[in-house]
Amino acid sequence: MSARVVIGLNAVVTALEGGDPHVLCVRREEGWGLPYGAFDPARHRTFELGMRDFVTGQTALQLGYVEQLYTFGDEGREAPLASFRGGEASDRVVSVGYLALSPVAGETGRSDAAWRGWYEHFPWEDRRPYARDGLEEAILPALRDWAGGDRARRARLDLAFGLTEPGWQEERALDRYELMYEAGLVPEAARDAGEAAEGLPGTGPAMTSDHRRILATAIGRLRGKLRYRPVIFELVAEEFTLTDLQDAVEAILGFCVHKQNFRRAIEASGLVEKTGAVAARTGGRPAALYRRAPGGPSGVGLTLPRLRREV
Amino acid sequence: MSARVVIGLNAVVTALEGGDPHVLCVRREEGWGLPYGAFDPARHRTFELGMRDFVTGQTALQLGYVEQLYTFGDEGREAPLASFRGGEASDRVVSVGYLALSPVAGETGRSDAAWRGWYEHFPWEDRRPYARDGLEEAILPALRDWAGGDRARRARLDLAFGLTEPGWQEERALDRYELMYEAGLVPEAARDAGEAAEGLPGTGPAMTSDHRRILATAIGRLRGKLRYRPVIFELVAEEFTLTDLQDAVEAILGFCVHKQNFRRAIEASGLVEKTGAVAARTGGRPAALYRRAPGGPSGVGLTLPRLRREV
DNA sequence: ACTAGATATACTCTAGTTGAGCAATACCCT
DNA sequence: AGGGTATTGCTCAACTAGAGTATATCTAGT
Repeated sequence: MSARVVIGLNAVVTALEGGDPHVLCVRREEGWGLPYGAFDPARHRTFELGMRDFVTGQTALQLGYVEQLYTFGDEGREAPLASFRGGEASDRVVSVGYLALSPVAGETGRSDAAWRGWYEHFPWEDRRPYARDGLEEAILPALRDWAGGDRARRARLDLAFGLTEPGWQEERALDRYELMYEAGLVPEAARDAGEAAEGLPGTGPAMTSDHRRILATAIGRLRGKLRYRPVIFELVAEEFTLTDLQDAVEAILGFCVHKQNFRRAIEASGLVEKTGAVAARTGGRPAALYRRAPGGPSGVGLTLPRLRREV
Repeated sequence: MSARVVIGLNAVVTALEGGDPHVLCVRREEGWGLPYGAFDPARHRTFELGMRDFVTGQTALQLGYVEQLYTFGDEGREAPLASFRGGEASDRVVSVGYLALSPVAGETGRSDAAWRGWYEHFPWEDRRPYARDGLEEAILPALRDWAGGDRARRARLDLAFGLTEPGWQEERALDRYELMYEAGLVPEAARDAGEAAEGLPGTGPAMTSDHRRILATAIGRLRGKLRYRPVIFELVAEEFTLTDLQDAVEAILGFCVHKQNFRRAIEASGLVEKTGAVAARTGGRPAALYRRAPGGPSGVGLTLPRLRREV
């Protein structure tokens, strides 16, 4: 009989909190990881139902928008999970990653669960001016070192980090992480090689197993999706000001957009309508409150007016 | 002990032949289906390796570009496959779909395998003027019937088939297929309900299991990818004329693009370079031959100059 | 009450992109 | 030589996206 296969479900549950995207994490001996549940075909008709079930079972959260990310089946990735629920050492653990969005980073209801900021684990993905990552100072030099005279490596580096033509593409988060992994900069690289886990400063703390890879996949996917699906509304409250919306977008994208043009695009898109009320805010002219337009287009994303010159 | 899980691998192997995209299919009692192989964790380190292995094992083809599509785990979908390799009736068959591209629709080396045109199974996806699908005449009226006064259904219909604002979006092939399935128009709908399998004329022949859904996923994914990754070169010969390239693009997209603007975009993209030679062609001015530019950008797709007015 | 500071909102300007079409060119065939 | 056919070069207008300027409306502080 062939080796058994166990299906694991990993959820990247994301919500905004304090102007930054956060992800629901669980504390294990080896460090922070994504919530994980084994898929039981006897109990669940679909992966998605199984995933919702184990997340709401383990935390007090209700999931809204959910989407499948990728299925990870590489040998070797299961080792850190072998101790889990019914998995035996000889089993192959295949994991189906899901992205789930929630408008609030609510109470998790577990002492070993917590919301962790995306950019704690991916400092280099936050290009907003106030966030100072060590990209230019530490990471890029190390990557250039690693690439050396190798043409292929150089091309991948240029593409992933936007050093040449199309520039920085926010959705290439996975490319960037994998490059850093290959170059041995992130602590996971040493850890998986069985060495003492020491990463380059500024590359963020490791997560268990390949969970940081899954999170990078989620970040890239969500960023890409913003452009052609109105997913951003899954992450904000019912009523919001255009600045709220812009802050949410910028938090996800990791860079700033042009304020006036952003508003112009949003208002022209037909995605939102004014509630009539205004926000009670501190300082400044009060902003009009908006909500999602009921009959608005669902097949349209946001135009994201990039800033070319640095602010 | 919980029910066992078997991982199946499904490959959508696509190549262009005679100006139309084709997919490698295998003949079974129930009809045409995608090549399928069980994943054996003892033998293969990754899904992709397993997939390459079973395809080259079952046919004489070498796969080039490969990408994971989606993992299908719904209960019920395995029934038609229960007879397969080691699968027992009580097992849950989960299938990981892959898309693979090949520049030539070569000999399959199997008598029960054949290349089938995408648009034989998806007539409505070919909007090129010479292809006459029954979309307007038969499918849309039936869908409108099905939607009736239901707002949500109506909105999905408008979006999927581009009846309102953003218009026809070629990458929504899966949305369209699923809508037609729900509306009971495709033969699979009746078949899966246990009734005699009769589909609306013009909805194409069924494929085994949910393989037409997997194919629709592949079509949508590939169409979307054209815009931001130079995948089209995986489908044409080493040397090609710009018209060859355009024909390939139009075949995948299922609609025509503006010739002069297409050339302008391609030439400006830096993706190709002239070989210096010209094509020996029938009739007309001979076209310059191009090849992919070696140092060209890899993170860039094609601008696809849509035709607004019908030709 | 008035002012400074802060934010929201309304417009304008400009360069680049995109959809569209015209016209010239280069080959084959009869 | 001339018709047929396809390639190639070029122009134009409409639209889009990035950027900047100006004005409106609030709070907080004096």
